Amino acid sequence: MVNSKNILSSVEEKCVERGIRLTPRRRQVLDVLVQAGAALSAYEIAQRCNAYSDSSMPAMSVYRILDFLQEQQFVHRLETANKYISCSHLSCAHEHLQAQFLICNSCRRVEEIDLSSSAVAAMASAASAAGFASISSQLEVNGLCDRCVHANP
Amino acid sequence: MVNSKNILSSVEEKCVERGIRLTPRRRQVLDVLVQAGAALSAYEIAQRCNAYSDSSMPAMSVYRILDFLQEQQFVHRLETANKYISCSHLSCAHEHLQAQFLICNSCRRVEEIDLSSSAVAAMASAASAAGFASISSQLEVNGLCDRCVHANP
DNA sequence: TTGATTACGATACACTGTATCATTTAATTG
DNA sequence: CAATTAAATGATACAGTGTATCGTAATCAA
Repeated sequence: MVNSKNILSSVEEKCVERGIRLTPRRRQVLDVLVQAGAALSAYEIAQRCNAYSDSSMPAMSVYRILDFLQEQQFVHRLETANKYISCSHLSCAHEHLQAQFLICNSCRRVEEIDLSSSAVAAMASAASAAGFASISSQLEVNGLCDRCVHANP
Repeated sequence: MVNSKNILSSVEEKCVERGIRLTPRRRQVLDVLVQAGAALSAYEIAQRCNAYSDSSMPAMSVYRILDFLQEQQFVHRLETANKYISCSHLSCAHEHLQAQFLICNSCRRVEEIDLSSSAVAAMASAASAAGFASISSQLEVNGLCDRCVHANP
């Protein structure tokens, strides 16, 4: 069980610093993602918000709130999966300009990693050679995690 | 203008070798993609098929045909863009087990590149350290191409 | 030729996301 | 504090992407 209380209060501090509002709705969406500890679709988030609460959380609100949370780098959107996941550095003080994800094609587990700077540089160099000036700070790599490989040899 | 005739006859040979059928419908879809020289959505493909032809190409058929073309590695699906693009090695004799794409976030141009083996190895190593046994043979990297950077400084 | 497999047509529907406008809540200013 | 503005939320509709399913037609193998 994740201690989401500490994480959320850390996020709250950041919001105060930045002069932005972590409203109850936004807090609820972020809490669901932190507690889940996994990537969820927007509609799954809405379902979980509504599961243990009287107030209704329409999917459209989830999308708007996710937009906000992404701008603030509290949440990442996994483009290849159409899902959202809380940043693994919510409690960290320093900035995280890069985000790399490993996504298991079998169990859909997601790990946020820090790719070596040499690997990033190698990709940037290959991109440059192909006529691309810059590459995104977010990288998604699909694969198979150890568990799934051992389970399905 | 792409010489799709040569490319398609090369694909036809491969189909004969593999004992599979390149039906007129499949050929039409692949031709549209080769001629486009860009990534298209399934519905865009259907539109182009119907534009210059009396026969109707429903979107569902496009999806089925794309499944087939992907299995045969004639076409790649860009997960981050929900689009499809013809393999840049259709006329090559040898196998292409890896596919890496650069996608421009501004103009949506797509370049299929061959990433250096060291970069791939670096990523595989980072994945291994994070509990991932293998990584996908396809990698999509978003960024900005030179043209767009120069156009919008 | 017959039977089985493969490909295709057609309809319905689920999921993801956006557009739009009204309403409410919070912050700012006089 | 009241009035104004800005920000956040509710609510409806709809567009785009993709799947499920079932029936029909074409092709292949015996």
